[in-house]
Amino acid sequence: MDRSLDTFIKEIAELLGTTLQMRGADIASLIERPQKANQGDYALPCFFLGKEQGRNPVEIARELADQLAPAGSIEKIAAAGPYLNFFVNRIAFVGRAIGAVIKTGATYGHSTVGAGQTLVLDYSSPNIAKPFGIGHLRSTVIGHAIKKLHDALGYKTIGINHLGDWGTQFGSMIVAYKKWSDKPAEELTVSELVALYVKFHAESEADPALQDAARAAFKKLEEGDPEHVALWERFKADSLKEFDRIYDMLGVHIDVASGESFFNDKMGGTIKRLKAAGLATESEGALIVDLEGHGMPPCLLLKSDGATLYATRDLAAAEYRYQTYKFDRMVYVHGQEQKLHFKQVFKVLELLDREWAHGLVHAEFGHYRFKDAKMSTRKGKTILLEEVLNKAIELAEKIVTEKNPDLEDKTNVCRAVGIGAIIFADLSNRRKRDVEFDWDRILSFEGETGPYLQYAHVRVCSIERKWGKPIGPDTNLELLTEEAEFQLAKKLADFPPTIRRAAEQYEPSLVSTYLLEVAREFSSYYEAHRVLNEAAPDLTAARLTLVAAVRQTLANGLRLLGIEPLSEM
RNA sequence: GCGCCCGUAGCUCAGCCGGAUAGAGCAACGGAUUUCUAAUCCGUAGGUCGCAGGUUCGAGUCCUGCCGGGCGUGCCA
Repeated sequence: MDRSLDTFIKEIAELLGTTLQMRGADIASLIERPQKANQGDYALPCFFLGKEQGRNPVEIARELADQLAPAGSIEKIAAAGPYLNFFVNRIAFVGRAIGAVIKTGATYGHSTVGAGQTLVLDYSSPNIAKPFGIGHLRSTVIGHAIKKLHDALGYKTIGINHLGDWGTQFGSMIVAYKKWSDKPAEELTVSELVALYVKFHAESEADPALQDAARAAFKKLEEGDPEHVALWERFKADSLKEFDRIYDMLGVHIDVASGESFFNDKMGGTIKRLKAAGLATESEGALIVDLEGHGMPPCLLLKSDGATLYATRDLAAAEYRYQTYKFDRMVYVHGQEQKLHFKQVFKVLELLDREWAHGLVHAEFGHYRFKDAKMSTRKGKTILLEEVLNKAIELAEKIVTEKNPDLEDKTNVCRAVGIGAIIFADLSNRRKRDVEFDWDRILSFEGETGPYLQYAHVRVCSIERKWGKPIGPDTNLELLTEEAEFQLAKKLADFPPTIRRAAEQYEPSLVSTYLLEVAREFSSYYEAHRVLNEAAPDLTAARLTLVAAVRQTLANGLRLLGIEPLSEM
């Protein structure tokens, strides 16, 4: 947890400093947050003192509790076994925590720790001429969230959609088209393209000659054969149109769309440099970088027919991007199956003495698993992302019609609820884990879901709408004396460190989990405490400020995840 | 074979630098709506944290081995 901003920890450290004869920062790093409310607000585990002094930590904690006098915002110091527990002045805590949210508003949780640093993100990266399946949701939404998290921390970020628009697969497409389709290329739909792709893989299993033909066709494409290039451009244009529609639905806009083909004329230079550095060697007819000394299989640069490979394109892309953006870090949001690939690419760049190679990160993620059959694009078994999104929107419509039939902005609300549900369902899983794909679960709107967060946000908006007046600046937050109000304020104060941790670890799920906790505590508070009370205007104003802080935190968090907060649903 | 990731309640998952009594949701059961949106809330029940060792004052968390699952392991991306 990030302690630098916590003024209470600072106070505790100062209190302890003289007695323990330690530096404040060292003490601060030892302070913990107890799990249970009755254990105090902060705690110092005394085991390390016991060890140092060869004494029982329980005794030490008791002694310290006797010696130390509460001061400032620290109201009570008590020993509980080997722990020294600190209780803060709740009024002070609530005031500071809520004040911080209200003061910073839409930038609550943001900071400038990343100022002056550039972060390049490579994410989404769907393959041209393949359907945009549910599998590509992960890279897209995780990458988008990681980008937003870093934006919030002051980094300059550049998102790159490294489209899979080059490689042997396009040889397959061209062969399949020529062999089985009699339609002019410009009339082909994406689903017909996919059908060709599937057919190619089915047939090529029985007839390996097809694969040779595909490789030859890609070689020709790479050499610039006009007929092949024209077909490829046709396939690509159709796919891009389809992708754009899906990105619009998701609300994701990636700064730069440069496919692998963009590096077609840049790979030669990379290979030249690798040869000059003595790294590229020939082996079994192919050009490789031998990585045996680094415990890895060789990195393949050129196939024996001279055509390029995935690694060749990533190497050229990395060099080009460094030249262009001078990034401090570049994060690849790609599946965990590519781990070795990136390890190899990073190592080769390191061997080429590219200092910046140390700033390269593979933020890998696990995949959707399917209960029954194994999904495979090649076999034509896939769940289309668009289908999932549309089902979610339909379901949202059904529920809205039932619960709030007079809603004005129904189309937009249903879209935001449905899409938000899908995005949140994905982002609530820890990045590295595989996730079970389950229609019931991904389309659930109850419990730990996107709609649950939306609902909590909507409820606050509804309270504010009903009140209808602005809250005065002289609100007396000292009236927020309920236990639940203190706990809620504590939870809100955790938002900034959560964002930092999520960005550091490239782990949006930390934000998801956190937001669920905020919404849960708020919902519980909402049931038990009425906000609007004409008979008690001061208390009403104080509670309105508290729930406004909750709304702001939820809204900021949802936006970081790429979900649009709603005021009605 | 070797390498990487994962294994926590019936199911799906949280669990921070190793710290106090391992937490949620779903499903099940029982309650709550004259009151700010019940897409909600409250309660009950549900655990040998895959197994076996080790390190430590202390292990779901670190180390070793094994078991189970996923992925990778030279001309796909």
